[in-house]
Amino acid sequence: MATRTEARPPSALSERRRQELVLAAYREIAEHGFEGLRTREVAAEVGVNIATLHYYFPTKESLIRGVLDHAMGRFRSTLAPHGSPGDQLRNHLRAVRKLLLEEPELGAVMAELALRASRDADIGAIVDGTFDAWTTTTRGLLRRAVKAGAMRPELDSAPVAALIVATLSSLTLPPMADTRGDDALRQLERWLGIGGVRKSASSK
Amino acid sequence: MATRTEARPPSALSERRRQELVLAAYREIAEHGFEGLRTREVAAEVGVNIATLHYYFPTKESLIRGVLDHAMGRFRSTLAPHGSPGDQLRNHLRAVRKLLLEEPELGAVMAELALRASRDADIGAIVDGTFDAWTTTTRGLLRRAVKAGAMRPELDSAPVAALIVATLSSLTLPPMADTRGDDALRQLERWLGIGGVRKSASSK
DNA sequence: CGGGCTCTCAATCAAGCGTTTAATTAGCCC
DNA sequence: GGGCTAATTAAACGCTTGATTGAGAGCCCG
Repeated sequence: MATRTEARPPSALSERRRQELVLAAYREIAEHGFEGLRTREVAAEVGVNIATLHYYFPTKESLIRGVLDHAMGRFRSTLAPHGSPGDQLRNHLRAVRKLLLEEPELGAVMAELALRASRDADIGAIVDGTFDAWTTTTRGLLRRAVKAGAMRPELDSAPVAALIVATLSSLTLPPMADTRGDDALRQLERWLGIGGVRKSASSK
Repeated sequence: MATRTEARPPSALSERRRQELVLAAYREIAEHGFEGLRTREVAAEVGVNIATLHYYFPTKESLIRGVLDHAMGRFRSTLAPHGSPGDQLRNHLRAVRKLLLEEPELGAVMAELALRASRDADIGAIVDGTFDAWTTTTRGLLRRAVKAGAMRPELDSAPVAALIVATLSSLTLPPMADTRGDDALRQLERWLGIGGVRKSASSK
C-alpha cells in the first residue's frame, strides 16, 4: 500500500482554485478583520459554493492557516537582501515600506495575525519564527554594512536591530500607516547614517 | 444622613455596575480579541443576566465604545508628564513600558482598537485623536528637554517624536512585547541621549 | 461501455449569536 | 396604599454561522 501523501497530480487547476480561495480570504481579513471573516463571503468572492470551499479547506481554521502561509511568504520576499552591502539595509527598510504602501492588505493581515499569535499556538509559532528570522537578518545587514564601512561599528547590535524591526512593525498599525510612519522611518535612517535625502532641497 | 450621598437618582451603584460591565468586556477583548467577544460571557463574568447588560448598553457596539473610552483614558494617564524637565521624556518612555508590562490587557486592547480604527469611523476618530495628542505631547517633551539642556537641539523634531511613538506602539504587538521590545526601547533611549545604563558591561 | 476518480452544488443542520419581551421585585413620593 | 420608576430576570425570537449531506457532472482509463 503505497499511500502517497498526494495520490494524484495536484491538478494545476485545483491548486489554482485553492490559491483563489486563500487570496479571497486574505483580502477579506484585510478588509473586515478576523471577526468579519465569513466563509460564505470568501466562497462568494471566488464564485463557488460553500461546500466547494470546505472541499479544499475542511475547516475555517485550515483556510486561515493558508492565509497565514501566504502572508508570511509574501513578507519574506522582502527579507532577501539585494544591492551593494552598504545599501542593503536601506534597501530593506524601503522595500518593507514600499510593500506596505503598495499592498496595504499585507500590513492589515500581518497585524491581525500578530494579535492572534498570543491566542493561537500554531499562528504564534510561525509569526514568532518569522520575527526571529527578520531580526536575525536585520542584524546581519547591520554587520555587513559596518564591515563595508558604510556605518559606524557601534551600530551593529541586537538593540539596533530590534529598534528597526519595531519601527517597521509599527507601520502595520493603521494610526502609524500615514505621515507618522514616514517620519519615524526617516528619523531611523538618519540615526543609522543612511539618510537617503528623499526630499532634498526643502530647507524645512 | 450617610444615605444622602448614595440616595441620589444618578445612582452611584448603577454607574458602578456600568463600570463592571465595561471592565469585564475589556478583559474579554484582551483575552479573546474582538472576534471572541460575547455579550453573554461579559454578563456572566459580572454575574448578571444578559438582559441586564442590554439594559445598560442597548447594543454590543455601545459596550465596545465604553471599552474604548476606558482604554483611552487608561492610556492617557501616562501622558501627563512629571519629574524634572530633563527627565520627563525618559519618565514617559518608562511609564508606558511599565504600564504595558503591568497591565498587558491594555496593550492588547489598544492594538485591537487600532486595527478596528480603519473600519469603524467612531473608533478611528478617537484613536487617531489620541495618537495625535500623544505625538504632540512627545514633541513637547523633546522641546522641553532640549531647552533644559538635557538633550541635543537637533533632537527636537517631528520625526523624532514619530519614531518614539512608533516604537512604543510596536510594544502592543505580541511579537514585540518581550525581549525585543526592551532592546528597541533601550536603543531608542541611547540615541536620545537619555540612556539610563540599565545593563552596563554587556558587550555581546 | 462502465466503474471510479475529482469536483461542484442545492439544501439542510445544529449551534451560537445579539437582541427582545414580559414579568417581577424593591424603593420612593404624594 | 396607589402609582411610578429603576433594576433585574427567565425565556424566547429570529437570524447568522460553520459545517454536512447526498446527489450528481464531467472526465479518464481499461
